[in-house]
Amino acid sequence: MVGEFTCAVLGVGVTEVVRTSSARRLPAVVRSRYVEMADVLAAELAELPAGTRIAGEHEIAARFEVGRAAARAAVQELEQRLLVRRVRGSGTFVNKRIDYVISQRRAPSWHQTVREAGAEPRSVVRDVRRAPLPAEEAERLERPVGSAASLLIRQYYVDDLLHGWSNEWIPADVLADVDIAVHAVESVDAILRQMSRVQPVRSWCRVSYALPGPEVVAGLEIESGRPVWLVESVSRDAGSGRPVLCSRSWSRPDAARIVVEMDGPYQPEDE
Amino acid sequence: MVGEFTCAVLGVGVTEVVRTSSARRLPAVVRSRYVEMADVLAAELAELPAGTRIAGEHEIAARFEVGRAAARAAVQELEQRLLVRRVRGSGTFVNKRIDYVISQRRAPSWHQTVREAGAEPRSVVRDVRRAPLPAEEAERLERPVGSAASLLIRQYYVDDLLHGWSNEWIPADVLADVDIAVHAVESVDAILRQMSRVQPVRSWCRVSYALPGPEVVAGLEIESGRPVWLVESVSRDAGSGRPVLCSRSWSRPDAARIVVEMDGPYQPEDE
DNA sequence: GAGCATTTGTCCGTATGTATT
DNA sequence: CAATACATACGGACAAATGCT
Repeated sequence: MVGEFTCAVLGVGVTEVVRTSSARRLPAVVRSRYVEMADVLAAELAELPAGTRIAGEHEIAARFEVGRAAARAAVQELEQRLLVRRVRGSGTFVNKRIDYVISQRRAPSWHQTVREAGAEPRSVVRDVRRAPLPAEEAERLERPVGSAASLLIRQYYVDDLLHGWSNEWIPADVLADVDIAVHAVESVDAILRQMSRVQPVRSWCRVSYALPGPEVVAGLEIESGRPVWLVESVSRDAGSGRPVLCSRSWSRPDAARIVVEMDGPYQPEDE
Repeated sequence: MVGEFTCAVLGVGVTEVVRTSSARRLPAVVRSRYVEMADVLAAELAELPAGTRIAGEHEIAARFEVGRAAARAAVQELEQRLLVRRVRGSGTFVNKRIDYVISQRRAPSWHQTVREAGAEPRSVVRDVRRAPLPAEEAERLERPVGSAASLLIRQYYVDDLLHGWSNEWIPADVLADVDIAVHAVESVDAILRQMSRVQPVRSWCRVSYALPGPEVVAGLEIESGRPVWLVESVSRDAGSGRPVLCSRSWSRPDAARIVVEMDGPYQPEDE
C-alpha cells in the first residue's frame, strides 16, 4: 500500500508554491513484479530465525513463475532492505540487525550493549602495535603529533557474523604494554582500569555514515564504496580529566541499527 | 585499489581463534568489470557540479564496450554509493549530499544548518491540521493522550531536490492557531517565539536509520522498504521547562550525511 | 493537448565465472 | 572432483516517465 498519498493535502493556502514532482494521476498501482515478490518473501522471512537459509534464486524463479533475473532482483531488494545476507556459493540467509543504542547515560561497552540486545558478542584482536600518533588522534588525545602510543585493531562478531572493525589508540604514558594485557579481557576500558588505575569515561562521541577506506572495506568484508557506520569516540580519566583513549569503530549497516540518543542543553532537575 | 589488505595482520598470538571467513589465497584481483567502470565514472563525477547530467546507459555501454546490463550495473553501483540520482525518462544526475550536523551546542534550525552547508533550503507546508495527540507524542510532550494539538506536515528541499519530510506536533495550550502563522516564517521555533512567548530549546533528540512507513515513503519519493534517516526531537520552553514541540523528521540518505556529535558525562570546565 | 524520441525500469532467456560444500 | 548457488554478463524486448515538438 504505497500509493496512499495521492494528491490530497493542502486544505490551506501556502506562500510557497507546492511543486509535486509529478502530477500523480494514478498512484502507480503497477508495482513491479520483483517488488511484490520481495514483499511476499519479506513477510515470510520475518517469521524465521536469523541465519536460516532461504530458497535459492532458481527455486524462487520457479515458484513465482518468473525468470531468474526477476528472482534475483527480488533477493537483491531484500538485501538492500537489510533483511538477508547473500554468500556466493553458499546461499542467502536471514539477517537480523541488533539495536545498538549510544547515549550519554550508557557506558560505552560494546560487549554489554550487544548482550543487552540479546545476541552473543565476540571480538578478535587483529593487530596490536606501537605507532606514533597521527594528527587527528593526537589532537583528540591532547598529545603531541607523533608521540608514542599503542594501536589496537580489532574485529567484532555478533552471533558469529562479522559486525565491526575498530582502531583504538592509547597513549604510551597511560599504558606502555597493551599487548600483554589485551588477550585476557574483552574491553579496553577494563584493561585501563586494571593496568593503569584510570577511570575512563566517554567524553565525546561522533556518529556518522560514511564511505570507508580500503583497509576498513577489507576488515568488514563489504563491497567497496558502500557506506558504513562510523563511531568516533574519546574517553577521559574521570579523575584527572585527561584523555586516555581514542577510537574509531566501523560497523556494517546490515549488522546493527545504530540509534543515537542525546539530551539537549536544557536539563530538568531530578528526572 | 581495494585489494591492498592481503593476508598480512597478526604479528601476535591471540587467545581467541582467528577465523577469517575465507582462506583468501589470491585476494581477488579479478575485480568485476562493472565495479571498475563505476570507479572510473566516480572519479570523473567528483569533478562535476551537483545536478549535472551524466552519460546514459547506452552511451556508457558503447564507451566501455560492454552490454547494457554491465553499464546499468555500474550506474546502479554509483547510485548505491549515493553519488548519483537517477530519474526514469530523464537521465542520471550527479548528486551531492550536504553535511547535516546535529549537536548539543547547535540550535536545531534546519534552514540555517543547510545554509551553513552551502546549499539553499526550502520548505513547503503539505498539511496543517488539528488532531488529538497519539500515545508516543503525548508522552514526549507530557500531555494526556488524545489532547488537542496541531500537526504540521512539511516537505524539505535542498537546492530544489527533495530532501526530507516531517511531522511536528504543537499542543493547543501552547499555540492554538498554527495555520495562520505557518506561512510567514520558515521555522516552527520562530512561530512559537513570536506567537506564544516561549523560548524553545531542544531537550532531547534521537537519531536512527530505519524503514519508513508508507506515508513517509510517498513523502520522500523513495522506493518502498529502503532505510532513511529519522530524527526525533523534543523542545522545551527554556523558562518553564515544559515541552512545547515534538517532531519526527525523515531524510533521504542520498540527500544528507547526518553526523551526530555528543558530549559525554565528563565535561571539562571552560573548554 | 497530442505525438514523438529519449532514457531509465523491468524482464526474458542464456551463458560463463567463481566460491562453497 | 562434482554439485550447488550466487555473480557477472550478453542481447533483446517492452513499459513507463520525461521532455520536447
